Amino acid sequence: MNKINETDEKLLCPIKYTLGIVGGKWKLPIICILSSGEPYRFNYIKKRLPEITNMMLTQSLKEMEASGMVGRKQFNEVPPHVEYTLTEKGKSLLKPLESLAEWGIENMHQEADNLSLCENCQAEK
Amino acid sequence: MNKINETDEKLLCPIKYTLGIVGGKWKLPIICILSSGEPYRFNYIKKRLPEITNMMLTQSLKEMEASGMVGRKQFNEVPPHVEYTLTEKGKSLLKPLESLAEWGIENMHQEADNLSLCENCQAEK
DNA sequence: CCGTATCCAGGTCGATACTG
DNA sequence: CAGTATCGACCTGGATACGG
Repeated sequence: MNKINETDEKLLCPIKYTLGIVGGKWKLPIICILSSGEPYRFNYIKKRLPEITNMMLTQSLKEMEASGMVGRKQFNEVPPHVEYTLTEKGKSLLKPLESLAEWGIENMHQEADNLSLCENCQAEK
Repeated sequence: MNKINETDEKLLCPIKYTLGIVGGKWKLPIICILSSGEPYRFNYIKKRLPEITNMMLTQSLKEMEASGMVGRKQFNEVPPHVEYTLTEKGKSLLKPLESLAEWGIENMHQEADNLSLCENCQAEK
């Protein structure tokens, strides 16, 4: 028996909490960029996500800061200088995300052309 | 170093594939119900999800059938009798989901009142 | 450089009514 | 019992322009 079976909907809530943390279009890509552990500047992240607007990046980072996933360090210089990093809480989410990725890798290749979903990544067939 | 760091965005795609499978408002609740491994009828699932409409349940089950997560068995009787079960692929997703749940349990209690999110589950404080 | 404000389009989801 | 059809509300995200 598995845990979800044992407690049924009682596990729904933590899963939804977790998925809420990475919800929205841009949080997961940002986490992947920050997963190196290095601090990165606003505009660096923006360059790595060419399609994102300032507004969406600001909003995503702000929400991830609020949920404790991302740390924000502001240097009081001109021009402004702000760095974002994954917090320990943020890093601890990488492991669960990896198990999602492993499942995806094992299952997405079974159907013919799911790889067409991957416009924005370089994963090989 | 972790895998996400090693391959960066290359893991984004499988994660998004996986999250796409359980995306939408109702697929995760349905998976939790079906996680027992038992086959359940349309109206049974509907009773377990009092807020869902026929249309959303039909649509969710259909999409999960298309993605290979759910099996549909139709008995040709009157009145109609249809049973839904998790496929092997569906069951194999439970483990990764459990690791999301574990992370959620460890982290959602840190902030004061995240439990207020749990209107629909009976998780204790 | 790092944001904010405003407005708008598209998609998801729900309400309601109906059917084999 | 197990669906379908139609319509509309809401909400997320994008475009654009501006500010400290």
